[in-house]
Amino acid sequence: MTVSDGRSFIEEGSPANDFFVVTEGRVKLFTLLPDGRRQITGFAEGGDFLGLAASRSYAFGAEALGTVTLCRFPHAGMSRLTHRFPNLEHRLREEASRELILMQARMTLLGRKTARERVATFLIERARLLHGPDTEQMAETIELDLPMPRSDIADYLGLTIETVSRIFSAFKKEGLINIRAITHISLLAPERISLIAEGAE
Amino acid sequence: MTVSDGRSFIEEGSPANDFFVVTEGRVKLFTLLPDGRRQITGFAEGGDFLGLAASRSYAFGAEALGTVTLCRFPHAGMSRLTHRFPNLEHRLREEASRELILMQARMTLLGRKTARERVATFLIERARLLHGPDTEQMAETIELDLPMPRSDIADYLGLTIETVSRIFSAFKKEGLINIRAITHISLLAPERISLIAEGAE
DNA sequence: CGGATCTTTGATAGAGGTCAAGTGCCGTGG
DNA sequence: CCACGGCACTTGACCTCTATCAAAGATCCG
Repeated sequence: MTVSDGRSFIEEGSPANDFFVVTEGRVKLFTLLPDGRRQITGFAEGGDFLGLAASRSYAFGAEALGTVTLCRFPHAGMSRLTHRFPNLEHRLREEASRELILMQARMTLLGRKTARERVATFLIERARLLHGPDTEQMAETIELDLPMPRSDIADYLGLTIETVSRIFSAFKKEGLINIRAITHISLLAPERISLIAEGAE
Repeated sequence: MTVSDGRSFIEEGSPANDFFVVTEGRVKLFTLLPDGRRQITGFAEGGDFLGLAASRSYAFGAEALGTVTLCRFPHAGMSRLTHRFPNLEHRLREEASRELILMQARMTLLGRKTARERVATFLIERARLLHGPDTEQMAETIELDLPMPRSDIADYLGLTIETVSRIFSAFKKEGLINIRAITHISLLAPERISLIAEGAE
């Protein structure tokens, strides 16, 4: 299954019949308020599961960020699969657990961190996606590619586009980052950004 | 295992050896920032699972809200259990999924809702805990007991104590609720509160 | 009762949102 | 190859909501 840029393939509230695995590309997951306010609850990449939270209807919408390829599994067939591969059930639970831990951190970000801390956290999160969770290499410059527009970053961090933009500019002026292109940012002082992210500066 | 009021029984970051089920009473789960800012990520009640997000160390702290009794299961013994009761694994995943859905809603609350909307959402959430998710009975008055202090409500909603207090007062003045006692609130117009919660007013 | 703690209320300040121009980037077409 | 238009991003001015700081009640418990 292939979905092209900007195309929505899960409608929030629609009946949840399938379960997806992202094979190529990126996806944004979000929930909406009636007046259009949007919270992006996560970005999914190759290998990520989607629709784990199996209920009657989807609790979120999903939209392609660039071109995406997915595997679609009908829920109906899942019970047959888990029966055949008992380990699968365990694997799915692990995946759900991992997601739960991430969400707890994001709740702290949304509920308690300042705008600076949120943006710093976002940058570090992206850096770790590339170079693993190790703190090593944090001393050097890290090149980052942000495939999503500012509006997605804002909705992910619970901020406005303007605030995100202003903070990127501030970080640049402080010598923490370099903005090579709109989608390409260099972290010049990852260690210091990491400190800001934890609320220590 | 019994824990008395205010006692902490899971330390954030400590090695995650056990898995808990709340049998009696209530528990608050939270994460902390280095400077003491706190985000309460959820309240657990009788029947709820704790420590599902099984990783090396606990991603959250837990503290008793009143006296609590718990069952403690060492992780080590879990694999034996799930082997004996294959259904358990499925049950755990369902529980994790349910939690994931709740967390998505909370992320939207923390990232995108106003203070009024957050407090209204909290009240409706509590009401549903008593009377089920049905919208019926929403027409009448609902009596609520809030077992947690304002500081917990504030840290749950990503607000300050003062803001929570002011909004309770405002709701009272608007005839939406009645504050019988600090811990006892009557929802006089559940339907209208529900609308506020969704951002429709 | 009396003191500690929690909650409410008031006054003020500040972080981030809103509104409104720019600015830069990129694709299209002349 | 350059001009133009559109769109995303940035920047600025201003405002609002919520946090902060400070008392003044409530409530609880010895």
